[in-house]
Amino acid sequence: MKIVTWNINGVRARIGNLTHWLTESAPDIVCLQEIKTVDEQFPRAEIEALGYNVETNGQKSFNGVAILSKLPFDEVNRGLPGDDADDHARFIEGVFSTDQGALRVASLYLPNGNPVEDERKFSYKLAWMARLERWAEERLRLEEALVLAGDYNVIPEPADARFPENWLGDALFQPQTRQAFRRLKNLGFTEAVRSVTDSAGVYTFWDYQAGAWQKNNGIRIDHLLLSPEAANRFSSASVEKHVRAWEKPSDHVPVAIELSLQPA
DNA sequence: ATGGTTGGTAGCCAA
Repeated sequence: MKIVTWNINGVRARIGNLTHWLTESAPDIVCLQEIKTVDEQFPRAEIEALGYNVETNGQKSFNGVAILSKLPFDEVNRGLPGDDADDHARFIEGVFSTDQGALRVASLYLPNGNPVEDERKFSYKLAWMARLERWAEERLRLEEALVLAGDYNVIPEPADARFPENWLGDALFQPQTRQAFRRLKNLGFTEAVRSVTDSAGVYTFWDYQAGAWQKNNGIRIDHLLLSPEAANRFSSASVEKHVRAWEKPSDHVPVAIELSLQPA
């Protein structure tokens, strides 16, 4: 089973890219971030026509996440628990039936957190990461195959940036950000891409500005964390980098994993 | 090199 995460940076502006990519890549489950639309305006018909079930947690103008799946959803949960005052649409979880039992997949869009000097922005990021850690701790107790996928807005290590020195003042590379990501991983997750390569020079995002793509000035910030039950079924990972060279691309590319699971 | 580009929208805002 192929599971992919992709920050699409506006699903309505990118629907042609998305349907073309779905046909070419043939994923079973897709976690989208930054759909930048309310649920009512999500281009669901074009995606359903390709055989996908669609569940969204949208928002006007910015944020918004979705899961597309060839498997039917047994359960859907929207929003990350732990703060009723948080009105950002950054989290959706789906549960599916496989030959190995339940498969739980979450699509997350972690807050950017910049600028670091803006205490509201950066502390919101750290608070969101703390909530995510509590949620993950609870879910891991279920001992199910769990894939926690999305745009983490975290550069885990210097090797995950072409020019790490450029990111020292950035919320994506702060010591507190990196530590919170390590704490999450250390609950018992396997970080898919990192576990099968040394991942140095593997990037998932290139800024639109200053010719970052042409200069390969990229960073690796889109990640898939696997519970032990998912990691035991994990065989390969790939970054679909060629998509960044398409017309009107997202600034992120799809990151895919293969799990040896079959739909029930 | 303190720049530059994009999407959604009427906030120069968020990234």
